Amino acid sequence: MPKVSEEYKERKRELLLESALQCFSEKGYYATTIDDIAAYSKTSKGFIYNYFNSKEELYIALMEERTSRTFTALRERFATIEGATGKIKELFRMYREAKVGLQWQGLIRVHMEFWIHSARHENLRDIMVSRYKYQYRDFLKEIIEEGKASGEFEAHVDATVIASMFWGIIDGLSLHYSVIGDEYEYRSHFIQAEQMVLLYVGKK
Amino acid sequence: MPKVSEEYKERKRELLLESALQCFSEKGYYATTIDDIAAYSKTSKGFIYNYFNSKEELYIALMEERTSRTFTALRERFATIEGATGKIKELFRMYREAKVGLQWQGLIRVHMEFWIHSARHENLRDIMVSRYKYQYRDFLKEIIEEGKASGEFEAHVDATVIASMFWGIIDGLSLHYSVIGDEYEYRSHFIQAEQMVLLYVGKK
Amino acid sequence: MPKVSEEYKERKRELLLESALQCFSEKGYYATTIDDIAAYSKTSKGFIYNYFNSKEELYIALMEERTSRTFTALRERFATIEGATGKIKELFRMYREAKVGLQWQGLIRVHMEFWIHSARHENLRDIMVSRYKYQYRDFLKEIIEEGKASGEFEAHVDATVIASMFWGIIDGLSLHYSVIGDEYEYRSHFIQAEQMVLLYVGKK
Amino acid sequence: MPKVSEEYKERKRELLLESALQCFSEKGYYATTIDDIAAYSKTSKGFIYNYFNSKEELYIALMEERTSRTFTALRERFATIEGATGKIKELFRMYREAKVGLQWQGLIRVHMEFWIHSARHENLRDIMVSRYKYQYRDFLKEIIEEGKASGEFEAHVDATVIASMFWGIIDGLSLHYSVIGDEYEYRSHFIQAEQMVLLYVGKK
DNA sequence: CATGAATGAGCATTCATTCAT
DNA sequence: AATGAATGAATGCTCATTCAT
Repeated sequence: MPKVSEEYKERKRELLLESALQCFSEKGYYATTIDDIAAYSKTSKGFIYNYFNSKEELYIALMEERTSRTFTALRERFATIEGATGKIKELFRMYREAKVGLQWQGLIRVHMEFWIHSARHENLRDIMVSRYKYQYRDFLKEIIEEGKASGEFEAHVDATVIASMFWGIIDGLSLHYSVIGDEYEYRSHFIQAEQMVLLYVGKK
Repeated sequence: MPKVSEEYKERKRELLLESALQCFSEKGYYATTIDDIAAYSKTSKGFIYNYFNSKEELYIALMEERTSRTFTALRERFATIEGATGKIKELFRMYREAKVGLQWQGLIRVHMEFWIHSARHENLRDIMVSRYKYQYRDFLKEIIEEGKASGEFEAHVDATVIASMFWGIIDGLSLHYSVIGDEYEYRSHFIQAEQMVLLYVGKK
Repeated sequence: MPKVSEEYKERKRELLLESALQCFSEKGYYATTIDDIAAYSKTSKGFIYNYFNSKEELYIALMEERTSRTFTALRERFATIEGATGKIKELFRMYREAKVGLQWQGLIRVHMEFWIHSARHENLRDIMVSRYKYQYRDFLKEIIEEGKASGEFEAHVDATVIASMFWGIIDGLSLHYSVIGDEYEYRSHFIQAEQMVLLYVGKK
Repeated sequence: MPKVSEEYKERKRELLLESALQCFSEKGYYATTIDDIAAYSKTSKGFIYNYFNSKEELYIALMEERTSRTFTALRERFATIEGATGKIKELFRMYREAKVGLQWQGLIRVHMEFWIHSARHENLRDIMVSRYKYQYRDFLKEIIEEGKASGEFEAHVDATVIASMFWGIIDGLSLHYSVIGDEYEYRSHFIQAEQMVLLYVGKK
C-alpha cells in the first residue's frame, strides 16, 4: 500500500497524535501503553513505530504540535489587540474560558507529569527548559516590555521574572484544578489572579 | 507483652520514612522501588511491609508526617507573630530561604508526581483533596480572615480563593524551579510573588 | 516479453548480493535486517523479496555465489599448477595472504554463524552438508589423491579424512582469528599449519 | 522462605545452570528464551533473575563453570602423566572419546555461537579473548614448553603459536562435527589430527 | 514492476507483593 | 519478628514478511 501520499501520512500522523492525546489524557504518561494507543487508533504497535521512534518521541511531538498551534493562534489573535494590558487580559480570558472538564484535567496532569519526567533525564530536560525559556517566557516577556514601553506598566518591573512568574501561576492553578477537580473554583481563581497580576505590574 | 517496644517500632518507622524520603527524592515515586528503600534503610522488603501495606501507603504516611510536622512548626512560629501581614511574610520567607538544591528539587517533584498520581485514583484523591482543603487552604484562610478582621487586608477579598490561590502560586513556582533547576531565579520569583500578593490583599 | 531484461535483473541481483555481503559482514546474520540491506542497496524491502523469498534464501544465494566463484577461480589457477604439493601450498598461500581486516573477520563470523544456524534446521543442514562434502571436501580429496598417485604423498593416508581435516583446520584458525582480531598472529598460524599438513601427508 | 542456606542456593544455581545448558544446547543461544529456561527448570522468570542479571551473564556463568571444571579435571589428570607427549595424547584422547551425540553437538554450536556473538561486543570480547589467551592457550603452551625442555619436542617450535593452533584445530573439527553430525567421522579426524600434531612437534 | 505501509508475534527485563521459614 | 526467595503480569520495542497501490 506504499508510496502513499504525503497527505495520507499526515492524516495518519494526526490520527496517532489524537489517539495518543486521548490515551495520555485518560491514563497519564506512564500508565498509557503503546498498545493502548494502537487499540484506540485501531492500528497496530508497529504502525505507531513507523511514525514515532519511541513513546517519548510521540509525546514530544504531541506537545510540540499543541504548543505550536497554541502560540500561532495566540499571535494571530494578539495582532488585533492594542496594548499590553489587553493582551494579558486576553491570555487570562483564554485560560479562564477554556473548555475545562475531565479531558482538560487529564491533559494538564500529563503535561506536568512529563515535565517532571523530563527533569530527571538530561536530554529531555534541555529540550523542556529551552521550550520554557524561548517559547513561553519570552512570549510573555515581550508583552511586558511592550507594556513598559507604552507606559501601561511600571517601568521598573523585571520583565523576565514577571513573565516566568506568570506561567508559574498559570501552571500552579491549573495543576491544582487538575487534581481537585470540579470542586475547584477554577474561574474565580483565574479572575483573581488576573486582577492581582495587573495590579502588580500596572501604574499605581 | 510485645516482643519489641512501641518505642522501637516508632524508631524503625522513622527510619523507613526517612529512607523513603531520600529514595523518592532522588529517583521519583515511580522509579523508586521497595528494594531501594530496603537497601537504603538496611532492612528488608518484608520489614517494610510490616509497617506499611504498600508503596502508596508508605508515601502517604511520609507526606502526612512531613505536613503535620510543617504545620506544627508553622503554628508554633506564628503564635509569636503579630498580624496577618507578618504571617504571610513569614510564610514567603520560609519558602524563599528554603535550603534549595538538588534534594529540594527532588522533593518538590515527587510531591507533585504523587499529587498527580493521586488524581487518578478515587480513594487517594479524596485524601489529597481533604488535605488540601482542610490543612493547606484553611490554614491560610484563617490568616487572611485575621487580616480582614484586623483591617490589614481589604474586607471584600474572598479568603478561600485567595488562600487557595496562594498555594497554587507556591506550587507553580516550586514546580518550575524543580524542573528548570539552578537557572531559575528562585528567590527573585518568590520576592516578587510576595509583593504581588501583599499588594493585592492589602488596603489600597 | 518481460518488462525488464534478463541482464537488468542479473545486475540488480548482484547489487543485492553485494549489499547483503556488506551488511552481513558488518552486523552478522541475525542482526542484519532486510531494511539494512534495502537501505544499503538503495532499493526497497519489496524489491528484495522479488529476488529472494526470505532472508535465509538470500544468504544461501550469497554463499553459493561466493563459493562457486571461489572454486571456479581455484580450478582455473590450479590448472597451471603442477603437482598436489604445489596445489596445497597455493591453497594455504591464498588464505595466508588474504586481505585480512575487519571485513574479512566479519565475513568469517557470519559464515560460521550461518553454518551453525543451518545445523538447527533440517533442510538447511542438508544443503550445507552437501556443499561441504561435494564441494569443499571432494575438491581437496582429488588433490590428495593426485598426490598419492604421483607419489608425492604417502599412499596410505585417508584422502577423505585428510581433506575434511584440512578444512576443519582452516575454519578453526579463521574462526579464532575472526574473534581474537589483530592480536592473532594470523600468518604465523597458517604458515605452521601448512608445514604441519605437508609434513604429515608427505613421503617420509 | 528466606534466609535459605548457602547450600540451597547453590543447588538452585546448579539447577538453573543445568537447565540453561539443556536449553542452550537444544536451541542455541539466541533462540533460547528465559521462559524456556524457566519452564525447563520449573521455576519462573523472576527466579532466574535472582541468580543472574541477564541472559548473557547466565551464559557466561555456565561457560565458566564448565571451563573451570574441565581445567581442574585436566590438571588433576595431568599430574599423573609423565611427559608432554603423554599429555598431548591424553588431551586428544579426551576429545576423541568424548560422549559425542546430539547434546554434545548442541554444546559445541552454542559455544561457537556465543564466541562469535562476543566478537561483536567490546566488553564481551575482552572477556573471551582473555579466557582464550590465559586459560586455553597458556595451558597448552606450558605443556609444549615442557616438551621442549625435556627434549621430546623440537626446540625451535613456537610454543605460543602451536598452542593456539592446537585449539584452532580442535575447534575447527568440533565445529564441523557439530554441523555435519553423525556422518562426520569424528574419531578418525581426531586420530589423524593427533598424529599430525605429534609428528610436527616431535623430534625428527 | 517497485514500493514501503502495515502487521503482530516475540522477548528480555522489572518490581510490587506474598509468604514460608 | 524479620527475612528475602519466589512469582508472573506487564511493557516498550523489533523485524520478517505480506500485499495494496
